[in-house]
Amino acid sequence: MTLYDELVERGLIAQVTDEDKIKDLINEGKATFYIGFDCTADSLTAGHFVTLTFMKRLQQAGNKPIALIGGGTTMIGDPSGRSDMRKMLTREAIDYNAQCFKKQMERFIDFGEGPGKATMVNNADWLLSLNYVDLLREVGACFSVNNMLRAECYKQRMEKGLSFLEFNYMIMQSYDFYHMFQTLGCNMQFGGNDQWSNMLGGTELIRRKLGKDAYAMTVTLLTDSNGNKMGKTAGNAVWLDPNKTSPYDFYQYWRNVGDEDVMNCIRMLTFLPMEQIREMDTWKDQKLNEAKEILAYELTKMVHGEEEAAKAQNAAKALFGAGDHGEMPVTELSEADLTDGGIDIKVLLVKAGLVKSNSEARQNIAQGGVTLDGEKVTDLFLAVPAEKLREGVLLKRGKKSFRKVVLK
RNA sequence: GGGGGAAUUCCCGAGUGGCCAAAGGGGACAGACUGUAAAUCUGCUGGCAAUGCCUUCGGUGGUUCGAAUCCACCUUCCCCCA
Repeated sequence: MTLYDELVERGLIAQVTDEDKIKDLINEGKATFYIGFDCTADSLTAGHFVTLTFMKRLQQAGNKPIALIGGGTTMIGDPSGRSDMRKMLTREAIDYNAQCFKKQMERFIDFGEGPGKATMVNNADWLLSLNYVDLLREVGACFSVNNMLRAECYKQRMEKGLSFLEFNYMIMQSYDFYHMFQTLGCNMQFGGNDQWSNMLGGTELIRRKLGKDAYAMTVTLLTDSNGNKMGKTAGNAVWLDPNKTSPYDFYQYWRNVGDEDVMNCIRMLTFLPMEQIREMDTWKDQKLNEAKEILAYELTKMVHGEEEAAKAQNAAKALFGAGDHGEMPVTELSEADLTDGGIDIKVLLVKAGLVKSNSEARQNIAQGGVTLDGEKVTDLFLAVPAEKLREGVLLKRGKKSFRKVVLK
């Protein structure tokens, strides 16, 4: 089975500019492809995950990845898929974020010198020094505003308003491709499907300026069965940084995907062999629940390592099934947290990070959603004594949030 | 450059002087049912030492016993004309 066929079977390929050429290119490991990352935060998210694994698949087949950090484009802000303007970031913040990205990417992608090794570049290095008038004459002339306005990525912004700053994003991205095509031999751009029009801008520019062909390929966006982007909980991103989203929470995110979405996630995100996936496709009901466990374990392993994945899985099993509570996330308290030799149950919930405020704690207790060592808490003013805390207690809020709390 | 409109709590959106911590919907969270899924039903959704108090309706001042609501200025956005 060729790489391309596998990518298709996994449902990863959304659009390509020239199927035959690209097939040949990536199957033979002849592609030097780039992917842009706008560093608007200090960590990559689960949303970047499909792209990262796709990169890895291509690299494994001998293709050379270029990870482009959008130090320059982040100064502009991509309007694609957004209804409002991104907030502008300072140069320092962008540089810091770029460093964080690189560290995380190194887990997946093999950086270094030589064929097939990935490199990382920052478009700040060429975009920031561009001269406005020169740029207008050099590439501005190659873009038709009429065409640009028809681009899908600007459509929804035509309602709400689009600043000239953002309108130029497409030109900057196209320029990136044009630049790397010449300097790094980059012959293919790869990215999320929402980038399609920006990417076509690049291939078009290369053809007009240089009379040469370059290719573009997009990866299917990971959406759930309702069409919502995955990788978010309650509007918050699921981060790859363990300090922002703990390995346990990361595990739980995937453990809890819907029935309709599991196999899709497994196909797109894991490196399990296709034979195994085809077999799993026949699973149903209770059995399908096991697929979620596999998905969660596989992904946590990739992002946080085998040890963390095993810990997260054990913790989950201990909580939801039978088992010891050895591997649970622990919150440590000190004497200073106590009042009169004990601690109020609501304060305890807050300190354990299970609720945001005393009010929320109160509500959860009142609704019967809080248990302490397996016993439902009914007293809103329950004081948990120090002796009990010293041995460690298991505090649970709802079905899925829990923490072990120990007094040191 | 001229004219008109808008900014409300996580989001959408009502509210045009006290009855407003602010309708309704969505989302989130909790409970029941389940398979740590979905669907459904119920509850709940600013904070706190909680029948009360404090902070919030773009910003800053002002009018008033009292302002999300009225006035002035500012900021941002939208629409029409140029």
